[in-house]
Amino acid sequence: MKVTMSQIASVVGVSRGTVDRALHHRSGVNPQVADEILKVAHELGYRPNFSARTLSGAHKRLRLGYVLPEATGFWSDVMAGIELARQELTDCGVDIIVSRFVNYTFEDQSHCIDAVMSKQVDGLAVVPINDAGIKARLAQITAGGTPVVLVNSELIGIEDVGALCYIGSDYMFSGRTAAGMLRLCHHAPAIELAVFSGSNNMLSQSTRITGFLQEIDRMGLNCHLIDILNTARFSRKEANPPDAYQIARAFLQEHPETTAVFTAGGSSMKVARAIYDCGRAGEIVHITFDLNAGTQAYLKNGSITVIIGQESIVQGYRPLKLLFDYIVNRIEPQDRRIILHNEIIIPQNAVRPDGQ
Amino acid sequence: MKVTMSQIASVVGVSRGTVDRALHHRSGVNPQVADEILKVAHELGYRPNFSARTLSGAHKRLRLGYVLPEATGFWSDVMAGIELARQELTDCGVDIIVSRFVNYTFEDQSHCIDAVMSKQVDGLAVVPINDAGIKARLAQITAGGTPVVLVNSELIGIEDVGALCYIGSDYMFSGRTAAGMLRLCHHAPAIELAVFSGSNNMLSQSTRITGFLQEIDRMGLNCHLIDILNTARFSRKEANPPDAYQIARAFLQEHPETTAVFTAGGSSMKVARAIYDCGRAGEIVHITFDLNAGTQAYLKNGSITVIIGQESIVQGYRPLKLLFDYIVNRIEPQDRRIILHNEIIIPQNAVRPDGQ
DNA sequence: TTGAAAGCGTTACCAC
DNA sequence: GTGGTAACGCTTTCAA
Repeated sequence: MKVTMSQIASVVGVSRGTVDRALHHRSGVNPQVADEILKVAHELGYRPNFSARTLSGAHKRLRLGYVLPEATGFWSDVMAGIELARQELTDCGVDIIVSRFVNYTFEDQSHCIDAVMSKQVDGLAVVPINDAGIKARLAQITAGGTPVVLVNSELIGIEDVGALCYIGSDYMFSGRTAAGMLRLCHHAPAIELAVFSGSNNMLSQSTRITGFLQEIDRMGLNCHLIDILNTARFSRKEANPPDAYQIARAFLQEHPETTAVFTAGGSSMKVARAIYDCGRAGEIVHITFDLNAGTQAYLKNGSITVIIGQESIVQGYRPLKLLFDYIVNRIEPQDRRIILHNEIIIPQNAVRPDGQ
Repeated sequence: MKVTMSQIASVVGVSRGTVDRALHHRSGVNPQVADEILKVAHELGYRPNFSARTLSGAHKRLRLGYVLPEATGFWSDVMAGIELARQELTDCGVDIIVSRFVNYTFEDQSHCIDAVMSKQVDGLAVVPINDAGIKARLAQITAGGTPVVLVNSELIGIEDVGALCYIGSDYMFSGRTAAGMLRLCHHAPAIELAVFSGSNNMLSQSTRITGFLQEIDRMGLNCHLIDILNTARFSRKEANPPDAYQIARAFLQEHPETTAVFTAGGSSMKVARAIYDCGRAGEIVHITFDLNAGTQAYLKNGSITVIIGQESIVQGYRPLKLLFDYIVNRIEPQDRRIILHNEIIIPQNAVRPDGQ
């Protein structure tokens, strides 16, 4: 049933060492013999035993790095996934080194990447910011033979840096899903829509908005877009810029005709609070992203109608597990783009990772 | 860092064999020594290496059984999960024996259980029907030392049969989630509701209905329940009973005031077709369960508004993986009731396991 | 009651 | 280029 390297060795008439070298396409094997071994392995349907591999490599300490934002909320759940991976992989001799950046700047992120790389990691997971310097740095790392997994944000393309794969949302589909929910949830025939977006991860948010508006158009909804407000647009101009709450509140007071709000990211809790404080909770259809203790509370009080989730825990766990499998077990990722589900969350099915 | 049995052995001053026996609470160890070993293991923070265990036991062939319904649709996806587990576990020396029953009767199911048990399985996953005889049989199996996992249906309680755990939906929450979606999706203030349920798995469906109606009540919706129709209620009385399609179609023609339909299970596709054929697709809010190729098509054409999913693949994969971990790695289930998510599925986020 | 040893499948290293 | 051998951590069997 199960074919081992020894069996292949005895069939071909060589030693296990030779089979091992041939199977891994390592040098120092007679090409003829190598071909024969590969052929026999294929015919016999050889499948490596991962337990044995893991055990065999147990004495070598493998290091994996993960670079992600410092912020809480969504990223805390990602951290929970990282801890899950740590718990599972630590017994296999894996060290996980986490480094978190505060600002979405080249300086901050490259500092984190350097900190992790200086620990000689064998694989790297990173939530990349959209910066040419970062792109170059990651390309250099992959070129140096260290596999890189991009997480959460496709601001930097897989091909650009030779990354192993991307794991995260397809933000176009996130936006479309949000639009689908808007159609279902909006009772009046005519929609008066406001869109809010924040400062971080701009491209992912703008992609969500694109998907959202495209789908509204495709469905032929009777929708009037009042405005798209960037809740961080003033931050670099004024000394004491209004925050998302103030912007949202001012907008809602100025536009009482608003019936729908789409918060593409950033400050959904502040927008929700503004809706609540304007007494429009439960009236305005408010669709936003990422379940956490804060957004859950607003979901319950009606100032958020629907949350679209993106499997936060998985975003922490999967990249590390995938890197481990790739390095130790030589398992290629199933896909270069591993797209996570868009979870639709309403009060009745909201279950937080930490158990409600 | 990582503590091994050898280390414990050398600390206590005994051999690995003794440590092994003590750690597994096996007989033949001086109680004093055993205590000492357990104490040291705890102090050192010993954690067994699962790769080593799996490898060590590789020569023993482990057999796991899975008894589930023959029907297609939902159960095909469960089968896909079983195949996934087979693929992963087959290299660890695990044989998976599947047996599927056609009718939800004691005869059929016990026949399947017997077929599986006659193969000397070391663990059993079963989708139990609600029958005292089955309950007794399962109790007998667990009493005989074979761990049993109940899947999908809590018709038989965990405690009743001493099962390891239950894996599946909490149908009360499924119903509540459906109600939450009804509230969001229903545009007119007054709801004229029809509820359909099928013949299989009656209790899970009636639980969904209970949760659904309870939540409607709790939310204070203005909802009039026209009728609860059992699409199989005539099947034993008449020679040529009307099927779900005919029942639903007749009902909708008789009750054009219907604005919402809740199909708790069984024949959602037939009900959807009736809605479509009555020209009410897109008008009637139709909420039902379980995504598959058929229901997905109706979701797209508007005769189903929302589908509530229950992680079908996981229901196939997880019980087998859990049994393996329990038997080989002695990992206790994290919980005696492993409740899966209620996935809310609309056209925009519908992704089928087999890749859309 | 305990110890010693073989074995699981793979990898890595060192002779030849 | 190749074969032999030790090692990974655990389980099980056989002696003592």
